Amino acid sequence: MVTIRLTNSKTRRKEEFRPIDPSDVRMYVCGPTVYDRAHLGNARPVVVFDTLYRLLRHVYGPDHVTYVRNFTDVDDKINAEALRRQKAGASGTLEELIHQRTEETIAWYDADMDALGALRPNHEPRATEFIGQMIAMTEGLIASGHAYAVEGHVLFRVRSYKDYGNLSGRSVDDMIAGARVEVAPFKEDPMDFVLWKPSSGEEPGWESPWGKGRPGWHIECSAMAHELLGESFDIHGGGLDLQFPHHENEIAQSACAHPHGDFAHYWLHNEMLQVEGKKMSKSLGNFFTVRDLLDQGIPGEVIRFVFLMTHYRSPMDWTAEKARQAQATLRKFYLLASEALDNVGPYIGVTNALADDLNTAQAVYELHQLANAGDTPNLRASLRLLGFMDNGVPEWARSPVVDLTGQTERLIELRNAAMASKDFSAVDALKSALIAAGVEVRMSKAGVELVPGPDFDPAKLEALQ
RNA sequence: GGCGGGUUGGCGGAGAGGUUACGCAGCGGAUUGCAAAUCCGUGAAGACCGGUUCGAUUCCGGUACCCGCCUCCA
Repeated sequence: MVTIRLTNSKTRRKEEFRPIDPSDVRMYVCGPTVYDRAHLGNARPVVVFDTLYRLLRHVYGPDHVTYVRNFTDVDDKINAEALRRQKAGASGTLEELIHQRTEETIAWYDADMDALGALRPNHEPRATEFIGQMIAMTEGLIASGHAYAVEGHVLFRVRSYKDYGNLSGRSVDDMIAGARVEVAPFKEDPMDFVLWKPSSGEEPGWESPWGKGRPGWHIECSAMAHELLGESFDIHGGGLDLQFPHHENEIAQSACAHPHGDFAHYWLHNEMLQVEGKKMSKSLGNFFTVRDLLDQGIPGEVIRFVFLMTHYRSPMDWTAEKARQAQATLRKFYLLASEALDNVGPYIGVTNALADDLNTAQAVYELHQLANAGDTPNLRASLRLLGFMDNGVPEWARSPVVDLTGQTERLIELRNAAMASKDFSAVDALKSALIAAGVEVRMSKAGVELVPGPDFDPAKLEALQ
């Protein structure tokens, strides 16, 4: 069996992956807060962990991996959007408008991630479906002295968990020294974070022992991971920006609530996506969504391939040039793979590259080797392992089916005449018109061949008739 | 201020203490009426300064610059 090695943020080392139960490998990844379209940065972890999911399915069997990715549908930004709609005259209660907004966003998200070739996780839980578990977990933490209720809030007592800060490599004292956060007066300690907070009049809320309120962000993931994967599971993933405080807090809550479990064994963090060397953000104006790119005609597979070109633990710059290059490369691979026999498994070089801490850049190198060697069956199977061709070769990568025999005959005729007369102007005129229509013109001693290219435009060809 | 990551040829981007990464672009050639496509070949690198070593781009230390987290951002 292939040995998978992963860089574990918990130990800061590349370690051999040993699942708790090879017949049920369990992975949790932090999903989006569903207040708007997913931006391109949101897509990176989706592709990274989809690749890992596919590798795990390949190694342990498709039925022996459980992948959970949540939707955070309790959030101020969601409430704000629902409120805006209500004020703009939308009908329905605020709760209904919130639900409408989150379901709409979830549908967008699923559609956009489908376009990237990401498999749906086995579970996509919504936070609002697990409020009961969150309340129960919070009660347990209070009972065991790890949390306290005050003024409608419940706060986690950070000093009660001695390992707090281990994941992110920070000490509580250092953090307080550098803190720039305003500290709520009711906190016992500035580092304490909220497990439950009260909801004011128009905000959505649930009844709880501490009054009407809603869960804190961190407890959501802890509760859902516990409910769906148990006290101990294998892999917890997410973007590097979530390492602190989100993941640190998740560990603290879960470790204290379930002292017999050890939560996630391997923590994986993907580096950030950048645009022009800077993190994507609305304030910098370098913000765009996956849908924006798809609408511009950049296929989802191309976006996926661009992500795969860079190792997941390196920052990655999105550029138009990369997309162009990725599309050309993918087209070449697809062309070779489309005619290949489907009778082998993925190339061991590709599997090994992925098994080595998800070295997708190395895997791409291996694909080039296969293409150069003409090993199309392995190329095909390897592309599939990497999440391409789930639905065959996409339309954009296929040569359009058009009958060009008329044009071909005409060109041959003109060329033969020109060969005799040495006047090539008529041939060249037809040739440039064909090229302008996106047709590749291949002339040799043997004859003339016309192949519709990527930019083939039937309308321009029509004009030639 | 605290913590973490990075700096590889024109661009993208890996591995490895000594052996061509690779892709794109470029250049040369074959081919072509000219092109395109294809094929063959090819130059070019590892921020800076020290150290360890027979040998470092790869290990160690320092400097510079870049990026991120410390704000319910993937």
